[in-house]
Amino acid sequence: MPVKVATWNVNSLNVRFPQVLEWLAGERPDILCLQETKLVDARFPVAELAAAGYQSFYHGQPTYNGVAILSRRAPEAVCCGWPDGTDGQARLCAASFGAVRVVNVYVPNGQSVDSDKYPYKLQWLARLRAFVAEELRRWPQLLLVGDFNIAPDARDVYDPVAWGEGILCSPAERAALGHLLDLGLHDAYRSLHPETREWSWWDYRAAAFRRNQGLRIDLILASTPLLARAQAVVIDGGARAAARPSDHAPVSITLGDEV
DNA sequence: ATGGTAGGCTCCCTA
Repeated sequence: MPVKVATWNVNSLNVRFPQVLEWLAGERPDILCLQETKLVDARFPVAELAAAGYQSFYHGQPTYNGVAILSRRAPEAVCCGWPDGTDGQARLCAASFGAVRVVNVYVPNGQSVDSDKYPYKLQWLARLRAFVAEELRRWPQLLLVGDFNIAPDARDVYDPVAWGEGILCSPAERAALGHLLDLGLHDAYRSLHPETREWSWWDYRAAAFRRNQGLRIDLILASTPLLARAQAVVIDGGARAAARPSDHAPVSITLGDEV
């Protein structure tokens, strides 16, 4: 049976919960990774998701950030945050489903290249690389998914000249993404669609969605054995057109059976 | 004209 894995920055699971339930019912993914749940763990809607057929693994905090993995089957070998527990921001969690490892990230936005949040973003990406290198050692079949807050290259930006080398597009961020890919990961959407220009995020401001001014910053990075199984990678822009939408669209990958 | 909107332990901060 093919396996469908999705990622979605929901910008508050509390507000977006009806849309998440509707999307799960319509798309029926095996696994859905969420970012920006903005929920403390005590308020995670475990029972409602169980009624919809999904188990919940979640790592939240008040007000900001928050990641979760919803899955039809039980997650194994779960972990959240850095192994040494030093980062106070809830941006990372991982779980295994048989041989497939799923690492879910909400990469810091960085705000602007001259913000103090920018070096924090670069440092966070360097730590992520070290973490994923260890994960790959144990689980060669790995998906690194989430909101990367990095547009990989000019094809992923509606107006690459206007965005220039600003936040989400700066050379250091793109180099950090390149260092992740150097571990043996592949941008699954771009591997299957070499030239297509599609976006996964549109700013709430300036009527960006109506004008289709977006960036592709929500990514699924697949290790080589999983890329070989990739049958489809879909960005569901329809979800962004819904009433009271998240500013991000869900992205999903369908993996065929192992040969 | 450096704008605009959305969310949250909301009167500021993050995105």
